[in-house]
Amino acid sequence: MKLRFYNTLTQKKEEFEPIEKGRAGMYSCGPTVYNFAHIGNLRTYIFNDLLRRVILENGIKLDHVMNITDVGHLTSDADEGEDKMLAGAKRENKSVWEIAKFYEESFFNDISLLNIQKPEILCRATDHIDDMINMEKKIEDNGCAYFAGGNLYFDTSKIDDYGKLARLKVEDLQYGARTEIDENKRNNSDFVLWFTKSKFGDQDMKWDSPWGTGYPGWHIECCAMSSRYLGEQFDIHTGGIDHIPVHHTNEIAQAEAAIGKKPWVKYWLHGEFLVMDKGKMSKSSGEFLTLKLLVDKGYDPLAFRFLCLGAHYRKQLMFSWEAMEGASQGYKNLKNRISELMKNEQSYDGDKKRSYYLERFSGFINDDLNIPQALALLNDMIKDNKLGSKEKLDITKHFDQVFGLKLLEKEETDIPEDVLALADKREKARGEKNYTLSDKYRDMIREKGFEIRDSKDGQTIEKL
RNA sequence: GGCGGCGUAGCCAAGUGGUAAGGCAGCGGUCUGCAAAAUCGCUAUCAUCGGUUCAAAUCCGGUCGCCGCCUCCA
Repeated sequence: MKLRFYNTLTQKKEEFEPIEKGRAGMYSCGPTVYNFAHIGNLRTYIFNDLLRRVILENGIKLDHVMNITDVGHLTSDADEGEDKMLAGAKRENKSVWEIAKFYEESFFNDISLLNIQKPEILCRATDHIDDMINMEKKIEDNGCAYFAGGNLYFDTSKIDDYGKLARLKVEDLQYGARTEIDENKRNNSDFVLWFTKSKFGDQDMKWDSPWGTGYPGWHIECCAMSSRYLGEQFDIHTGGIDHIPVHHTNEIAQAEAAIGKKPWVKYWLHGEFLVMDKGKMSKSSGEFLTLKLLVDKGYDPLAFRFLCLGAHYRKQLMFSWEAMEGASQGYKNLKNRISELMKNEQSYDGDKKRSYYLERFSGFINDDLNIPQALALLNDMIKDNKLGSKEKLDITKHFDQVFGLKLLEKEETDIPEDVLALADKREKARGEKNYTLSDKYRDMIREKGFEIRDSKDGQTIEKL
């Protein structure tokens, strides 16, 4: 099955044909490190990770770049609102640089817990200010920028297909619906390339530029960094669905204005939101769920990954504690079944089922990442009595290179001495058929968070 | 106002023209001293109305409800 993706740009599923055969260049919009990532953000990074793994599964070499946005960005172009980094710094009484470092580390910790592979290249915006300035110079040279009110703006009227990604009809947009309108703009859809006029005079993060001391607009960093690491034109750009109308629209406008070629990026893939019953999760509205909270409630981070794998990346996923509990149980059960297979490895495959499952799997994942169906296939495969446990484990291992659920890993949990002692007593009592006593010990063990499971070969102790 | 999308069992969800995947929960059986774990089996006509078609959850139109975006957002 050929690899196909849904391309936001064409609104169709398309066969993936990289610019260079056998090699893909991919850029993913990363986090702004001014606060913890919430589980909605993390869903998008899980989507990126699945995309990575599916590309690699197809034997394609991958250059994956992700940015870390550590430059403060205002909530609007009109010098209104707060600088997010600065707000974070004030909130925690730290410097903006400390804030960036702290939340960057927190982000890396989260993605590691979720078994998200690190991109080949991770790059910080503040390390690439020169690249941004250079690209902005090109945009200015190509006549697509103007200077007004102390800021350098991008002139969207110079782009005949502005808004093509989101199919924006510029005249129908309601500007100023939620933010102040910037009087310096020639067109409502114009945006800032470089700020010099900021109401934050004591700003730590500022750099010299041909337009004066200041800092870059938001959209330019992705263009500049992707261009540095992947070349002027490349294959795939990903991000959350919210980036389509503004961030990615403006990236395309800038990049194509700077390089003078189209298309800048061939395939655009966007991950849908994780939503709560009251709508999406948002950092600015205060309340949001972090991975740490899930862990504190006793959930395995990979159970959250499992939850995300159960829904297609282009569909909203409804998060609730009930759904989380279901995913947690489902993940535990799945691992239990697999560890059961490991106890008794038998090899047989009468009906060539192995190749059947591998083909079906590749069909699902290559069809625009249909991970939910691939996961259903795994369940079917494990239950298939035409296949030996050895084959099942083999296939599971193969599938798990894409799922990333650590299905074959058994976590080593140390069983405390007192639990071991109780287990011995329980086994002894049970041997003597003193079931009242042995059940009492079993209850005591359960209260300590461990569970006794009996089998032909005697009892085992599992952590609850 | 414009744009994008959704409504499938108690819950999370796949399926987008050929007669409803999978998981969780629940119920019943096997196993077990009893449990647990494992295992087998059972449980929906797809918001609603109308149309197209031999055939629709899937296509078209209406209605109701919901969500996202329109310069902070994953």
